[in-house]
Amino acid sequence: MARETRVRFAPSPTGPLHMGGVRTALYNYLFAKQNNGKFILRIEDTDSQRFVPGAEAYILEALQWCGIVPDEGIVQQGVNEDGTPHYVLAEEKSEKNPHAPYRQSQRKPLYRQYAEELVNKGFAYYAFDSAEELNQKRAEAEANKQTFIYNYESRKQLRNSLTLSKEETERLISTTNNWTIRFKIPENETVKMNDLIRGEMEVNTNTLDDKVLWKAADQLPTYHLANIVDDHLMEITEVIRGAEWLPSLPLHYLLYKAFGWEDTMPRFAHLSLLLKPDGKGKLSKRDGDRLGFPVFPLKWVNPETQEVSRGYREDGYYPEAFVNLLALLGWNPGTEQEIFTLEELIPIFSLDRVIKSGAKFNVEKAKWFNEQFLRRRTAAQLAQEFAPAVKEKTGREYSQLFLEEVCTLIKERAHFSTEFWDISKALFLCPDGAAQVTAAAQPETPVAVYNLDDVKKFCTEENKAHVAELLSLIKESTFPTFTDNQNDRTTLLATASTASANATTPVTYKELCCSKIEELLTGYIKAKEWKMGQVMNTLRLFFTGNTRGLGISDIIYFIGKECTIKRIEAGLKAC
RNA sequence: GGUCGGUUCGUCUAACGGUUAGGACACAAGAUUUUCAUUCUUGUAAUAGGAGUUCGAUUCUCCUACCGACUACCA
Repeated sequence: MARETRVRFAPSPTGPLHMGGVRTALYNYLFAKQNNGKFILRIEDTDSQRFVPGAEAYILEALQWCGIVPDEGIVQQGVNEDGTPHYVLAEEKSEKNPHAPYRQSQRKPLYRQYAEELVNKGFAYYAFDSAEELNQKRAEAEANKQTFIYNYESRKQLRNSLTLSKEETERLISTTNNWTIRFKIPENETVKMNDLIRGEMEVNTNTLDDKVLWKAADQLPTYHLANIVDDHLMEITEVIRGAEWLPSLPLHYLLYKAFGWEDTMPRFAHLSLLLKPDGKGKLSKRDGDRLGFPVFPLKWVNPETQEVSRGYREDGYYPEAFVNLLALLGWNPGTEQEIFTLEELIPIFSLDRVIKSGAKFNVEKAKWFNEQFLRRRTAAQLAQEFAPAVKEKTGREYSQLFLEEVCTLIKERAHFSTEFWDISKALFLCPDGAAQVTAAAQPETPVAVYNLDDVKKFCTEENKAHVAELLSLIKESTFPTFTDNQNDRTTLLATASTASANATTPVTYKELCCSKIEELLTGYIKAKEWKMGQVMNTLRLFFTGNTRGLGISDIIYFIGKECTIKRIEAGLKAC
């Protein structure tokens, strides 16, 4: 009978979860969902030395932000500030969490019996060498350009239950506490292994060392023992983990064999590493700081040093974009489609299409992914994201409709919604005529300043005379601009559609207004045979402070007639 | 040093042993436009090197080079 698919993500709470870890979690999640199985979260905190407070909560929050929520291993405990469920690691057994606790430090009493079972079966032994003694041996060997490893040969010369008498062994176990249980790697055997991504591999056991399985000093297992025991107990069917574990795969095979669990041994898949964008080696925390992109999903403050690491969330990435880019870093669907939601990835994900080689992370592509999701957002969603920034910068509230129309206009000019303010601030604030000539930066006053180069280039007497003439035209003309009044909007649209029945009639109120404004201005400019670029750019300079950016009719539409006049007057006076 | 893994445009990648080696990001050029951006079109750019197997190799084998992981009483 086929077993239920059960996979796990088993991070160690030694710091924030890095994006490579999130990718591993993602692939596990996709695999589980595709097979109608379970995705389990387990915390491997068997190293009390390296425990970092807050890391576990960070892992939970990061997974939740990505939408990769475990099926097993967590329980809801209240709600977060934003109303989403607040998850913590499950400590009590329940129907949903039959294997609780899911934190290995809380499973501590479990492991010793398994280690001793191996000793009794002859697959492991007690070792009494101190860490200092072994370090010294390593140092000596290194001095002779050799490598010391605890293995089938050297174990015969070391202090352990294989070389000491039974009485001495028992005395040391009961009277000292810095001994360990080591796995006894068999001599000169070939371990044949299979990896779902890499295929067949084999290794000779003589190249392996006798790994520590359990430590008397802290009564805790090492990774290898805890991992195998828990994967067995939790009935894990596939182990999908990082390639850094590949060298310990033979040991893990041997452990399953020694325990007699070969028939239920999980299948293994080792994911290639995420590499630094420039040089060599795997992507590390420092690369992000150095190259200017986040390495972590969420912002992290080191509790000891207060050092801050930026996160994708805080940098303005959508979780969907982050998940998408991670999914395609080391995997591809075999088609040319590149944009996927988490849901869409589930049916098409496949371990056979996971790439064997390491993937270098590329920030530009990451931004592109975010841009794609930004463009797929509705105006209402974007307006909601933008509203707080507008309120903060302007000190006032703008209508939902105003913000939506602004967002629709500018969404194709941005990679992130956090860029919206810079792109559109001229629609909210005037350039400050007084401040322009000095070009002094005034960070405390959020107003645009005229760009001096542009002033030099466009504020010629000729251009100013033309703009002055346009000012008069604007003053004596009537033209519709933005309004929240729905009656005015529908009335205008109705008269426009009856006036001209052809198919190219503008379809929205804004489009209609902008075309009227444009007709007014360009009609006049063309009639006068002025240079369009010169006049329009001078206008733009007066409106926004520089000559690049939004269209003139769009700006007038949003700021209205009165403000249009004020800005032109201010510009003519100042430049 | 040893063990294991990897190597296709700058980057992410596609290609049952038979393709003008494809796509995307980035870059460049052109078109559109009142500027910028968008959009559209086009372009530059790769099988690490060497043997072998084969009618034919990016694809299979071996060697070399390079890159990486691991080599803790860390995970």
